[in-house]
Amino acid sequence: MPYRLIIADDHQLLIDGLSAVLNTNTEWELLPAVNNGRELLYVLEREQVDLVLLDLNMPQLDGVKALSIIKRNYPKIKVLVLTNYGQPQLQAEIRKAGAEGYLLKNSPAALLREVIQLILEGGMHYSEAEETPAEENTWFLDDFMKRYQLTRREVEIIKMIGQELTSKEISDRLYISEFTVSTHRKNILRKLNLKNTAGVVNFARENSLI
Amino acid sequence: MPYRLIIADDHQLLIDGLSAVLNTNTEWELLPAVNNGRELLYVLEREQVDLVLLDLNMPQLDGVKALSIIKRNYPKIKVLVLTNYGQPQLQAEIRKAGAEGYLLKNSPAALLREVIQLILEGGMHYSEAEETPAEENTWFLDDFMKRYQLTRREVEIIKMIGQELTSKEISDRLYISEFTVSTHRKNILRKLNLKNTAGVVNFARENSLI
DNA sequence: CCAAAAATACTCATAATTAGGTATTGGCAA
DNA sequence: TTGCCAATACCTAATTATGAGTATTTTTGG
Repeated sequence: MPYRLIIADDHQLLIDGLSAVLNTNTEWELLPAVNNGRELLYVLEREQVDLVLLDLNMPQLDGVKALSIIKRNYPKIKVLVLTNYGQPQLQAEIRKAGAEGYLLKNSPAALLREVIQLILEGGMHYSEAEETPAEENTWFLDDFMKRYQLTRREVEIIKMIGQELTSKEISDRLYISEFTVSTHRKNILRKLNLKNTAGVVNFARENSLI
Repeated sequence: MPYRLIIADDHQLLIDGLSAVLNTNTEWELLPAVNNGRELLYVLEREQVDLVLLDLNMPQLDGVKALSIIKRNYPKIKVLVLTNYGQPQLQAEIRKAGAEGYLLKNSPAALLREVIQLILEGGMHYSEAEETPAEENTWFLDDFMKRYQLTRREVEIIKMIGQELTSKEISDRLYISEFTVSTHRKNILRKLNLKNTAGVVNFARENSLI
């Protein structure tokens, strides 16, 4: 009996693509895809599923939350998280929530298939990226940091503020004190000559940090 | 001789997917995909290309800028823009920049194929505006407000939050009480399902309110 | 290795935002 | 004209962010 897979992603084109890529194999069977977390939970209640390919950036019920619920209610179902950015702190969260794997969306199809096979056989896989976000990007980031006299940590926190996290949430993800986040925020506002959170978000977007 | 297509998108999985979906047809040929605007321009200089499938949200050189450059330097190359959100004002920009088509990423594969065929034969296709009758609302803001159930005042305040004003400053400018601004902010967060100021700023920018 | 920079953590104080309410007014449409 | 909605205003309470400091540890570069 083939393994039963389901894709949860809000981009239909990605779904069609994944389906095409994954249908080359007879060892697994694809259930009709769902477009958000709610739909996914609805299907999981009614169907027997072995592996969920889970997009993190979904409407309705976001990926991390959906993941926690799945792992709590259906511990046997394996989950492979697909995401856009390599966010190490998010990765820690995903790991903690119990996903069997984590893969960036900009991975080749062959790797995806390998990882799925690995997970179905009981393995785990966490994409190691992020350390090296491509040379050009590193260069860009260095230049950018120099221009604004920002440190790596500060840039990281600017991104997280832009992603609507509170200081508490940031401190939890980075495993540092809320006081420390507060210090970083102060330094960010001073260095960039901004006066509040809205300014930081605008800065983050204007500089393509999010 | 088949038409020559190229995909420009930073998500490898989407590329693999699109490739699989598009390879069902012999009337066109897919060039190796590129992951950002720079790479795309590099390829266009060296290869003969008929149609570009262009993602709007790319690193390095964003979609709209890449589009302008393509249309200026290679007016014969047709461009179909693929994007995440239906942003009517962005659509106007894309149209102005000369793209032959505009399609949301959450479109079925069949539609994508039809649209590509149409464009290659000299047609145009814009995802949303074409379908909505002109009598409805030519005023963007009305449509926008209806979509999110926002009032005029709320939109006004969203803009001001995006412009980094505090509630106090907003109340001063609008000659209303700070309490009133606070009420509006509450309603905004509730209606848009956001949790803080950063979310409002992101919303404002994603919807080109600032 | 050593100095500088970065990251960490804390106190005290104030400002701003968020989360629950409730309530009144004016305008517009059925 | 009557009922709904938008806009206004207020209250209490909790949470989050900002401002101005100080200080220690860790990391990094020369």
